[in-house]
Amino acid sequence: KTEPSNYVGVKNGLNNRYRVLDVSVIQRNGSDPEKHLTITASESLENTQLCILRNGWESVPVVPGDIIHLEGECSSGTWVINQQSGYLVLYPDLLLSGTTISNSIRCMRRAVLSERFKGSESGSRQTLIGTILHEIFQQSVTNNLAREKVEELANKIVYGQKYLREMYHLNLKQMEIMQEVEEYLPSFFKWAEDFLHNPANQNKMQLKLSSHEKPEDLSSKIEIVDILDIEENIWSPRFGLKGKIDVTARVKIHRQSGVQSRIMPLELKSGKESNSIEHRSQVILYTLMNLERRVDPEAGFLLYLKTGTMYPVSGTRMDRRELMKLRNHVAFYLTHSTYKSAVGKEHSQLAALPPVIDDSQACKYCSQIHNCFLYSRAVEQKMASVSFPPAMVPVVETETRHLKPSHLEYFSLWYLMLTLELQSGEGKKGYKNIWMMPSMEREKAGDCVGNMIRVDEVQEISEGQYLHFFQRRNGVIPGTNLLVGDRVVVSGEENGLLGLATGYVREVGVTKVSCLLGRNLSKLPKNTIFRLDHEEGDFGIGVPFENLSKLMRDSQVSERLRNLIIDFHKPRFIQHLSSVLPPEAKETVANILKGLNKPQKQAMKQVLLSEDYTLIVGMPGTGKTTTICALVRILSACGFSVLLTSFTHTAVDNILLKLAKFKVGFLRLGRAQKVHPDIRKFTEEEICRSKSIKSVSDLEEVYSSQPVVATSCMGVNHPIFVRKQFDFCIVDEASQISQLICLGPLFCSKRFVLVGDHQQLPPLVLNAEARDLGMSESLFKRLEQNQNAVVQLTVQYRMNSKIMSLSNMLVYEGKLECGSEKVSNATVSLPNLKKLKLELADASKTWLKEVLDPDTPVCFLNTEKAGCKSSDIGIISPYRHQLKTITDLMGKLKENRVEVNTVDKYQGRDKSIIIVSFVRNSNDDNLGALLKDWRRLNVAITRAKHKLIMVGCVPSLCRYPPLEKLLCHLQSEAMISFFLHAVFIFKCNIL
DNA sequence: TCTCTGCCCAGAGGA
Repeated sequence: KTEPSNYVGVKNGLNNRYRVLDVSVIQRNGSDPEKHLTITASESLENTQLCILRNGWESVPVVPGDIIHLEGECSSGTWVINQQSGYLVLYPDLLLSGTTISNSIRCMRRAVLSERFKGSESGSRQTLIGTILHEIFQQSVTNNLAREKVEELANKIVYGQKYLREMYHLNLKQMEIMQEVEEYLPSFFKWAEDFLHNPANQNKMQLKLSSHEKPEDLSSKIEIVDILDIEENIWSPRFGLKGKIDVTARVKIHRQSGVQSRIMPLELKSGKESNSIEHRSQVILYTLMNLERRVDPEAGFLLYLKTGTMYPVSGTRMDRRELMKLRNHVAFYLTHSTYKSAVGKEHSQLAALPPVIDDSQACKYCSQIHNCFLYSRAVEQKMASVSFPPAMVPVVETETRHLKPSHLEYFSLWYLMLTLELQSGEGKKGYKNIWMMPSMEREKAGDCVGNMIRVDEVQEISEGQYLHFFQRRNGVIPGTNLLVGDRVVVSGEENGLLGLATGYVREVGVTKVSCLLGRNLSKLPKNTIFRLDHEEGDFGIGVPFENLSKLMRDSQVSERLRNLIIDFHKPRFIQHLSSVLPPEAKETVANILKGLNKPQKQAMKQVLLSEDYTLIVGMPGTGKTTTICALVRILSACGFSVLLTSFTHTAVDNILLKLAKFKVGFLRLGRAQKVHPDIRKFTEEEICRSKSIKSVSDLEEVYSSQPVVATSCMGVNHPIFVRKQFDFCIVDEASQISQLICLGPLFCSKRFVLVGDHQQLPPLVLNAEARDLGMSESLFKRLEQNQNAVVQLTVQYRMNSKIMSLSNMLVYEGKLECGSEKVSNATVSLPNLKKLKLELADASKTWLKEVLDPDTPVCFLNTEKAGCKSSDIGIISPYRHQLKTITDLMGKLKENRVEVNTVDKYQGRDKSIIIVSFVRNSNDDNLGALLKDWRRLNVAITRAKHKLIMVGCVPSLCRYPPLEKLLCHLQSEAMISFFLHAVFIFKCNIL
């Protein structure tokens, strides 16, 4: 099957989804062109309907295979979308924000680029003041607009904790901010007088609501009678829109003919009173989104906070239509960002972006200019079809002059791979299941809990964090993947209440779930039924795009990294330790070195001598954590600042837990929710709370208090890194991190150390084409070709010699050695073994016999009687389904603490006894990819310290080259017997 | 052919 990766199930009804089967352009003499679409809402592609696009709608760039949503009327199998009625929404499940669309009015290229490069706009003084003013106004208008209350609130917010980070980032003082904020406040009160409760009489405006109004009725007096919501979050899968509405208000419109009441959107602006088309468009889009939740407001308001002036904005059919066409265009570019060339049908290529506009004035202030020129130079210049404003050609040339052809190639290759990966991710996850799938159905996959009502009071834990309690309406919550700490989206079960709030899972009980949400939902009707969906957005892909862009910048840091990473410049080392080792640190360093083995000491030395980077190969069980910990201690003893990172929070905390035992202070960045409880006291969040940090200078002190800062690779967007450069950056698990993600922390330091083992599992890449193009090559792997930068940790303390020998034979060419005699000879301690052996000898049916008996299709090797702790046993399999079967069977055992998990999840861990279930038992040609990867096998066989038991069908497994090698070795070593150190059990049809 | 982690986010203004 060759379904497009963004395949969505088609369906009828309110959220209808049609697949376009055919597109034809009809041009009759003398009449306007039309586009006729053959569409279907059935999976079998039968029951086609016709959709006719007229009056400009024919320009929608729809192609066969696209998914569309239709609004309007369908009579006898034909939809007509024209000037008066109907909308065509292209890729409706791609929700675009109001600002994205209004930004695209001036330059669609910029709108598309900002969807990819989200962090490029780094914020400014004005945006921060705008955000703060929004909050002051929103809170005042809901609670109290009395002068002294507003002043008090403004003080609380400006001198509070919430915006300190951004102030630090922009190097602003709270005083300056407060001064500027105060200038706005009188306008707040003027606005209140004009529009709130008994509004002043001079408030008269021309407000058009529907096309049938009498001219004398346009003149209206506006009265805001109630504030229903602030920052209301709306997802509209009907129009393919999303957005947050500043203020949702009940408005009374006083007119000659009488009074009308409406619920309308109010958009706040703190900048210049422009009443611009962009601002107005935003309001019009909000009126459309409002249709998801209430009757058509037909209009909204634009309120300029500087003056208190409020403009009416009508959502006329014409404006809505044009904005939806614009949305479709942006959606088209985002969806069709790659194409398969006609010749080599298998190869994807990057498509052109929307054209560069010919407006040097607008480009001058554009935040995406760098990415715009980069894409043009690296990707589009090779395309014959892309026409380019001649005036811009030399500008692009100049702006990208610092890049060599190799850099441009790297950019376009990685841009392509990231785009492909993004498409795969969207197809698999995506938010769309929240509205396209009933909760009942989604519960089966475990990604959702539906049929919940809110119980108990909502508790405000801290600013903007509300603890909610949900209870299953009847019965218990079915098996769910939802775990404590996961991100969730809370929606109403009924249509239109999508995406009410997002937050984190606090606790999961049998019938109850508690969540920490960003919004207080207590205002919703008591009987609202909720669903909680596991949030699986595409957030992560923004980081590598951003890092790719950063790597191409015209800056010293970027140039250095380009030289090292793209052009493979040789890493440099200095000759003598004396120049880096301060005399006063010598004793401390010597003491730390005492606890290390030879290769570990060598690694320390290499890092200290490095001027660019060092790669530490940490083979299984060689004490990577100990090594990193020692490294951090030595570096900080020498007076260096260190940035410590890894891909996962768990891995970062693993090192920190060890580091905390020594006298090395550190600052842990990242959400406290995600941090190990014992490390939480070192997080920014906790420190700021306990020290009640309330000023920028206090915060500065916290940030500069520790020479060691630890965070995940994705967390390097923190403002601290804008102003601080580290001497060394250490990246753990580096062989498992995608190249561009690994790059993030490297921008923040002078030198770096990557720790990993490329013989273990590589970074995960979903898209096969991206993988073939080289996307799973980690930075660690890429740089490993510079052997002079590599040190290997070969002395291991995990496996006994027999277990170690397997992996030595398979991948490490005999380099691995045991750390001591004790390690080498260690065996599992089974206190009751003697007794068991007697029992086994007695009984005619020994348990081993049972295992081998063909009449026992399912069995478990029960070591319970032998007396080791169940927590010392781990069961590993490449396949989730297998694990589920095993877990279900083991659920019946009491006192069961055996850990069952995938090979992938077991990487970095060990157990005394490991049982590997290989599952595969078939003679067909579907071999599957998982077992072909010798790195996965290497991980699987290097987890056990004392005993490794493998279960599988030998003839089947022999067809996998890595396993074949292993099995031959096992056979030759006669490792096929009971209670040897490594056992292989011949068994077909097992489990 | 079935392996899965990371992130707050849409909008804060500027011309």
